[in-house]
Amino acid sequence: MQKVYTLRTLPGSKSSEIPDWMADLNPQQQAAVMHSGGPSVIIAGAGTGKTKTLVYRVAWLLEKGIPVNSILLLTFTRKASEHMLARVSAFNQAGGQVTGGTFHSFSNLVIREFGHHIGYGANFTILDKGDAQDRVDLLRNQLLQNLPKTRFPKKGTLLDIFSSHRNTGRPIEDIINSEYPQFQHLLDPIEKLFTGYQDHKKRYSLADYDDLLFLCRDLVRDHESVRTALNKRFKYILVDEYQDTNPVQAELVERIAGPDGNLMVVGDDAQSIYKFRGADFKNFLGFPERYPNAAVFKLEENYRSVQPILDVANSVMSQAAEKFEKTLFTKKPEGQLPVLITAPDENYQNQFIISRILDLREEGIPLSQQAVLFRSARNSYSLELELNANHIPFEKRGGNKFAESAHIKDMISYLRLLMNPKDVVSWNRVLQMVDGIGPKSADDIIRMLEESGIDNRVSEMVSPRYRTQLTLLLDTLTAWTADKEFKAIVDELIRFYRPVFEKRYFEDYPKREKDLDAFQAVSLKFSSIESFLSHLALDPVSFTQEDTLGTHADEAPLILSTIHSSKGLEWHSVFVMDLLDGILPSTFTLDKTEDLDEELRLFYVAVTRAKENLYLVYPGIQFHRQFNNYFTKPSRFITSLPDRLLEKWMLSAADDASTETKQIE
DNA sequence: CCGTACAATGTTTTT
DNA sequence: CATTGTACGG
Repeated sequence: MQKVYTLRTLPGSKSSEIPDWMADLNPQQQAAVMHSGGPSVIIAGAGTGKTKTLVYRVAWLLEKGIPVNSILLLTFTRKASEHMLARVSAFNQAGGQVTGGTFHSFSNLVIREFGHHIGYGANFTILDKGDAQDRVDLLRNQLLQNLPKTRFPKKGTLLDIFSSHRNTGRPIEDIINSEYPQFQHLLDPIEKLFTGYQDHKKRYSLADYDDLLFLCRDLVRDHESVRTALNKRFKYILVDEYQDTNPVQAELVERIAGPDGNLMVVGDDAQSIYKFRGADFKNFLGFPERYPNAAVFKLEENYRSVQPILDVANSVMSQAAEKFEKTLFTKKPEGQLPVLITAPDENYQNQFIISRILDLREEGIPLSQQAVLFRSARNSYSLELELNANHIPFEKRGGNKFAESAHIKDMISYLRLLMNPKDVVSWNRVLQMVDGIGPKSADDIIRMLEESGIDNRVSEMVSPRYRTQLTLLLDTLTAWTADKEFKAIVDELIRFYRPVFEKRYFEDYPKREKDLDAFQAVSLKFSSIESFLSHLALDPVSFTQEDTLGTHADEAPLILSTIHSSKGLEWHSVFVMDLLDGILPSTFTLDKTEDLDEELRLFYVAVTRAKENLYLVYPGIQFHRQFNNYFTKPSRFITSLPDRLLEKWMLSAADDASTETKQIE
């Protein structure tokens, strides 16, 4: 059954004098920009100038004489944050100094400053997903020696359970019963492991992504001095993509703003796609209930897409079981009908996308104004191979992060030890890189080091097989600790690591080699280990982009992206690929209406990224390993669209786009 | 106990 | 397909 809600819009503050530079805003945008103070919410559909409104808002505050350092601009993803800050500073020079970033990076700074109240020094270590998994694995082996490994959930699964528990507040038992019933009998050890993991992080000054938010929330909630300090510091708080904040993030900003604070939140319930992280789009629309005096602004005029694309978007959303009433419209009525392409198989799908992209480039649409979007990072693997074969430069967003690759983690481990010599997992990694040291010896050595710190006397108590090498390692680390010059340390680190690297990744080290240079290149931008490591954990995208890929490319690259990572961005032409039932919507969501709705919103996000051209593509058949069968059905989200909204192209096996494929076979 | 070679296994999305 | 578990020789 469909549930449709309507929302009442309260008038914002009226102002008679509208500055000239705001002439290109519509009345609703102007009202939001010039909102006098107190809580407010902007409900902004896709492409309705949400970012622009926020940027102008900052400019307006500055013009009114609000000090730039009392403005806080929070976003949910790194890309959105970069994008927004760049626009703010392009608009107003002083705007570059606005405090801004993701919730996680902001929390990081707060904890570094005030963490001593809760036992976190300024030099605590941030754990990315892989690090956190290593910790859980280590503890699993320590705490649960009597349990058979094979029947026990893997580290990744464990961490997912923990994270879900913390972000949604659901008890671990509930999560296991509903999503992992095969582990029901292991509830006790899993809960024990969770407690062990929490203790471990506290003891060794570690914080995973969830901790950043929780620790910061705790500081603001439980320590009046911290709360007061932040209340005084940030007088105007703006939050973008608010529909994706989870309860902890919401509590955090609301506490910093205070009950009557100037908190402005912006979002779009239709683009809520982070339920798995505890976000609920209904919280966003509940904002006016929590703040009865909040002003509500609603933006519905779309400036991005041509009407035929919006027709598809509106029709997509109309399929949602639960939604708020909203219809996007535009004054850009002209435009191509979006195209639905049925390709015989995956190869034809790739060939079609590539030849179409090249055609568009011929017509004058640069590669960087085109994007290929997909549900999950792996959907694009085969397309990436083809793009390489055709020498088309591309940048991929989403999926594996540069800083998560094994060889980069190796180098990070050395640096971590310099910052935090008690870091057991980094010791574990670093020690096992010494020839002849395996899990057991590493464990023994760590026990000894826990008492003595980095001290080469330890080597004397150790097997002669690796004594020399261990001494060298410990001496080197000691020397680096003494040496304050960060740049020199990185230099030496690379020299020290290279032989290990070549042996450890003998199979494919030439391919990984350029990453070592990239690592060094990026490190040059930082003056301390701490800031470098925080950056790597919280901001890995710019890393890949600038330094691994196209610094030397003569053409701005095509964008490949997961739909999740594409939110907030726009391109002239957009391809959405692999639109099959089982991929989008994913098989994991088919039996729950709520989850299915979220997949639908995901499709909506994909569609609304396009300005002029939209191509919806699916292969007629695709092999799926896990289920050992074929997906053959196009996504239910496209088959349910009215015919008149789409042009339909059938690629047949005879089409010339496929000649290359045929030759390979 | 370490390192390697091979088989098995299970795969969303992000900070 | 990449990670994780197992078997075996040094």
